[in-house]
Amino acid sequence: MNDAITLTAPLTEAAESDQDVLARGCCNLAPNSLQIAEDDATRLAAMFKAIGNPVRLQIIDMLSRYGGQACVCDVESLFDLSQPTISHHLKVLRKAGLIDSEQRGLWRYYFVRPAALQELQQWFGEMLTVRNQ
Amino acid sequence: MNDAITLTAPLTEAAESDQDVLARGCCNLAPNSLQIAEDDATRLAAMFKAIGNPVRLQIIDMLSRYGGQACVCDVESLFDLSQPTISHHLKVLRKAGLIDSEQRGLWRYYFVRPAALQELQQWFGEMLTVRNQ
DNA sequence: TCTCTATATTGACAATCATCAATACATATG
DNA sequence: CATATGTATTGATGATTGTCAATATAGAGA
Repeated sequence: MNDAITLTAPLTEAAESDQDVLARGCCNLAPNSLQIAEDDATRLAAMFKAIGNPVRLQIIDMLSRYGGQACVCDVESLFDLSQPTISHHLKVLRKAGLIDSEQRGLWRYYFVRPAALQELQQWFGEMLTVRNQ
Repeated sequence: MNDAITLTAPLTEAAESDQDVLARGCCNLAPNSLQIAEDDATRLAAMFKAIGNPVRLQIIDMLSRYGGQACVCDVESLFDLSQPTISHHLKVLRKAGLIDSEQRGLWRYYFVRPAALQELQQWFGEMLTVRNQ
């Protein structure tokens, strides 16, 4: 699969011929090609990993539309999963810093932490703008 | 951890008292609270999952700065991992649609697919704007 | 205090993942 | 064709994950 190689982004040196490439050789890595700190990479990856599950992604989607008044049984009603499993996914999202919760009477209400979503959105912004250098 | 619950977003009904909440009860879920299709959720989650690993996140970071001229040995030189492991991570990213590659002589060059990053960035945009409704 | 309800935790299990060593494949060159 | 080099695949292994049933915890009310 994916046989048809279509460049969605122009290569840096599109004019560079194959011969040039071969002459230049490989592995001439520019300095500081890894600009993101390992700590940041780990922290961001943990957040992405939390979203990287269909159920949890849908929970984020649902919570973001629900603006902070969703209890566990609300979330539960959307999926064909047991209550402990929903509780588990909520915990994963909370530990990643993507959501938070608040107790109200007998129920615990969950809500998205916009700051976390913004940070991730911003990361894509960097990836899309800081190209070549 | 995370004991101090700080609301970064106001709850929808901030004025709603605890008594109101208790009176209203729970699980009065608004219709179509799950607006994202399951297929989309699965596809997007797969992309996030691919980024949800520190090594792969750093590969994306590195490739986005490198604009399309990074071969496997370039990537390899940034990590203390074996060549097969790097190859594996590149494959995961490629299967998720986040990167693509092109053979040039003896080397295979990898590059980011900006359209994929844009789609994910846009998803965060939706999550941050489509609140409450 | 006892009961009821909402949510969290524990423990178990199959499935997936990250990693490496060994090997295979592909491209260029002599 | 033979050899060398860059990359991909295979197979194995320990670690992590998603899920559920069972159980525990916590708040509200009788």
